[in-house]
Amino acid sequence: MKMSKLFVQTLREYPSDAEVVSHKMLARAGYIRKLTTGVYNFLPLMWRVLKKIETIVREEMDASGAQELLMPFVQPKELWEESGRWDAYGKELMRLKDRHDRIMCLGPTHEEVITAIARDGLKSYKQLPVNLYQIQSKFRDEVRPRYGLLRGREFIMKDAYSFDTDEAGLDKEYDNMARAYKRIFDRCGLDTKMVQSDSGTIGGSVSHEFMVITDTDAGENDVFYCSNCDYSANSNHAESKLPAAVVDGKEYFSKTEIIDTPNTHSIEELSKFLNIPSTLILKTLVYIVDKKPVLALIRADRAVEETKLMNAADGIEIRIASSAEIVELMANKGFDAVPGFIGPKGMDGIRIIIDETVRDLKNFVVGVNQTDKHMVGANLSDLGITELKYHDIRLVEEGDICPECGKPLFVTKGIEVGNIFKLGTKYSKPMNAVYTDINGEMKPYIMGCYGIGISRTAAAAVEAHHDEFGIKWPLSIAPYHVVVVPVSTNDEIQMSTAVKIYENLLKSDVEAVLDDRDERAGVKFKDADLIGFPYRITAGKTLSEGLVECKIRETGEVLKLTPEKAVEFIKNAVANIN
RNA sequence: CGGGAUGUAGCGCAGCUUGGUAGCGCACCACGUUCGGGACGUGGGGGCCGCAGGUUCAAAUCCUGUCAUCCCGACCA
Repeated sequence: MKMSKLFVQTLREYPSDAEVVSHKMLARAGYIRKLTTGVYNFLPLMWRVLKKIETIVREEMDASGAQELLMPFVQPKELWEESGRWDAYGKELMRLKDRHDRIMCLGPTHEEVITAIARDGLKSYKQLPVNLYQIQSKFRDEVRPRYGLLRGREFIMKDAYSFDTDEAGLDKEYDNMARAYKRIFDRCGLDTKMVQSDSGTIGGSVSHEFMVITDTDAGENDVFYCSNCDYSANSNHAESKLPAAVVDGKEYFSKTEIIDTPNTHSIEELSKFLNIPSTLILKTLVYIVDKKPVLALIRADRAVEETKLMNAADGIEIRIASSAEIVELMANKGFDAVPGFIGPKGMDGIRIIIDETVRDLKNFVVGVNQTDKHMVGANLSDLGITELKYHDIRLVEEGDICPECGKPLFVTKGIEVGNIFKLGTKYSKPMNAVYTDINGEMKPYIMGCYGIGISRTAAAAVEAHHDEFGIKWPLSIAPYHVVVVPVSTNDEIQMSTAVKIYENLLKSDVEAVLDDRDERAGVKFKDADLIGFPYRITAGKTLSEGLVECKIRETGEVLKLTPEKAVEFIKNAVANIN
């Protein structure tokens, strides 16, 4: 490809609406262009990158035994009602009507469709196991799209679905996919960590995410990992053992009583007022889960992890209650209390979820729904709580103890580029997707699903591989392998040498660009760095010695080689792409 | 959903306070000089100033509404 004809326009400045590196660079270097919020045009350079990632994904999925197909982007409401997700999926599901007023949606994921395909086509245990996948655009109407391709509304995803006759088969395929994912991301030049995670709206029991670890804002997930063993988990799922703490208040309180605690609206104020550690306070948080209030009880030095709480409450939508809602709830129960003094006592009929940190609490301090008062020396029995069931709803913190080996946990940020789920019969059962087993019985499939964000992977690669001048694509996913730059297009020797190198590269199956633009050298060099060609061959002043320069983008290293050697060098590098 | 900010040429911005025929830089076109890390000169093309009302002799500018975009927050009692 000649640079003069390549459809790309680099910008002198970063677009003002871009926040993170990948968004800034992809926009400035002419890879993407925003069409509307969270929706981007993939321009030719971007499309080449995406196709390369897709190719790697295809090769590894095919090699692992999966079969590719393509499902429709538009899906009927009825299918989603069968699975129960028409109501459960929430506003992220983009719904629309056709001309006959039939209600449809844009596919955010394809469990329903694939399950419908399977129940039509997989009738016998003899046909199983099967793994089917597609690479396709998805649409999710995100609350707040941001960070360019990292959290777009329309994005490209590989989604795979496996069907087995039993759990053992699913376990095997799950491991098979985990290995394939590792290879895929390795080949894309990405270091990933496989971490335990919550299974979210997709559902199911076990799931893992593949995270690209990063220190930047672009990493939207907190990942906890053990300093010693292999344990690592998304914060929405991480577990921990607690460091030792004072949990019995008998030294502070000789009897159970309600005392005045004026203006102690926060835990900090309360613990200061009573001169006790915050570990002796029972905190009561009011959440709204699926429009109904839920009380979360937790030791006051710890925070609630909302996803865990949502799961414990069997909900699908969660948010913390507003002050006004809390006051209203109190009024409904006959209390005149403001936030800061809320407690579980007298809250009959309201669901209460108790964190495990409360299990060992004794003679503690708790709100009793009276403004400016707390109960001290209290125990759960004093609060009218009889059903003692504990859940883990707390947010793990750095310094907590690894649940598996007992060493400290650390936290880092991660970009989720892939995930794998064990779904079990979550979809096959409600959708009556069954096969006939060896005994002639009808059984639902045991399913798994496996996703990779193709466009997000490309953006994550930029986050992981760049410098102040631009992108440093891994050779395996770069839009082109090399750019050949004649410093001056008017210099016949430089130009003819460059053209010859370029043509020889093409003959050697190297994807090369010839920068034949009548621009000054600086412009061509800046563009080459910004666009991120892994190699640049420069035909310029060193030609007087019969040499060209070969610059390696990743390291900045410059080799002086004869034109023949330079072609050979690039040819070998390309031949060795894994 | 709440708060803040911004909509003027493909991109980045000025002009608005104090209404009077729309500007700058980059990019684009032409010519010339230049030519190893985003050159310079001269000339040129491109904008219903987000949209709709209103005030006014006159609105990018003032008023009202509306749409869009970006950022932050969404309450840890």
